[in-house]
Amino acid sequence: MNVFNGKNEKREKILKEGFFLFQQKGTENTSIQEIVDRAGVAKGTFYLYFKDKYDLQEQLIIKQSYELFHHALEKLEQEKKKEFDEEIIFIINDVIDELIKNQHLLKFISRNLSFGLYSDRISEIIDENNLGVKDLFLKGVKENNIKLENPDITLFMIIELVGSTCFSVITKNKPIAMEEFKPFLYRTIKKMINE
Amino acid sequence: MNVFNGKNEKREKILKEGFFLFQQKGTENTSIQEIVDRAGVAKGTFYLYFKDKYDLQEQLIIKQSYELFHHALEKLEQEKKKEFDEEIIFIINDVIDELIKNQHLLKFISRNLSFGLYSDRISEIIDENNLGVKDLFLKGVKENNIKLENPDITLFMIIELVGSTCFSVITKNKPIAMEEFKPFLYRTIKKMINE
DNA sequence: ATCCCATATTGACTGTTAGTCATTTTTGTG
DNA sequence: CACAAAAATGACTAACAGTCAATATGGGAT
Repeated sequence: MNVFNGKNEKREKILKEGFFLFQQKGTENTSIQEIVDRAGVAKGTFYLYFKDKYDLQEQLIIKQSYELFHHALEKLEQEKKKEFDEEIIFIINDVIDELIKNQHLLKFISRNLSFGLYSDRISEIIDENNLGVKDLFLKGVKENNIKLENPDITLFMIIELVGSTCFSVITKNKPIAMEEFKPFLYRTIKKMINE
Repeated sequence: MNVFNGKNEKREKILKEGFFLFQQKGTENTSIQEIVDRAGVAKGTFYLYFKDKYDLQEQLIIKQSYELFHHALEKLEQEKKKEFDEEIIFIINDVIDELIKNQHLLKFISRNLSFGLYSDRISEIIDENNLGVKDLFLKGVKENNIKLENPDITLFMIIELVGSTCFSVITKNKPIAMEEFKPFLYRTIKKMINE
């Protein structure tokens, strides 16, 4: 009588419907009851996998952010023929393009590209290696003899600049559209790298 | 029998106690009942002045941000003897120092120095003149013959960079303490201004 | 196939909260 | 003082989060 239920199938359904509702109506305007109704599970099931609504949101952000950067790093690997600063900009550009294509995802995670701006828990998990970019950056600085007084701080500033400006530009089209904004952003990043 | 009640006295009390509770326990963990109990007014009174809890939060953010930048601009006026880029950095430095001194205020508004990162409504109100800094910036660019392809975008990037990095640094001490971070930040801003 | 038990799932229940609105109180004005 | 407009009230309703005793499920042993 029962169709096959993969392990964690109900957890996955909650993640899926939570993402749908959060990006559709915002986290504040979504109730747990709504999520479980759409997912076809009981309310209690929600609390087996998530502490509360914001825990679900955090887990979604971490998962989506990781995938976004992971794909960008994979693409870079296939192209490996760039200058150091072009590599960094390649990653940033890929992530931006992906977010423009997928506005649902953008709305959902854009607040968190800028690592400081979300919960301590997300920061802790994401900061560990800045989604894989930190290794690439520090390795590149060494191998290319880039002169930076403090590479960690430079990377930190680049990430914060990209995260906060892109969120503003993409979601509000202010003061400029993204494609026009890119050259300004990338020029600034190059300046920051070539101290 | 009644002590004198200034006009909007109850609204002011709600603002005051709302600020206290929001910075003490966070907006999510504060109920409207708590606010009105502390303020000594009835629940219905809250809804005379505010749409909901987040409306109160927004009004507080706008008020506090405005005061912060207004004071900084006043201080600059009294000193007027600086280079253009030093003026911009003076404003930023004053705001940062004020936030370090007043961590309650910092916790409360730091998410909103970066204009893109809050509600559309706050953005609309604050963006109008970027808290008084926009006029100063554009006037300075003209008068000092600064060569910028697009001054609005440069200002936009500076504000976003300052807002997001300062929030991360001050609240999380990562990856560096604020006083040590300042030179890096100001050097980057100078580079952005002197394209 | 049947029993058994650990594990997953359920949804009715409780306490809390947001937001409403008919009623009451206060204020300003003639 | 009278009286209307404006401000304030708080009991009420509907909706919600989170709990937990009861139930269902799945898979290993016999």
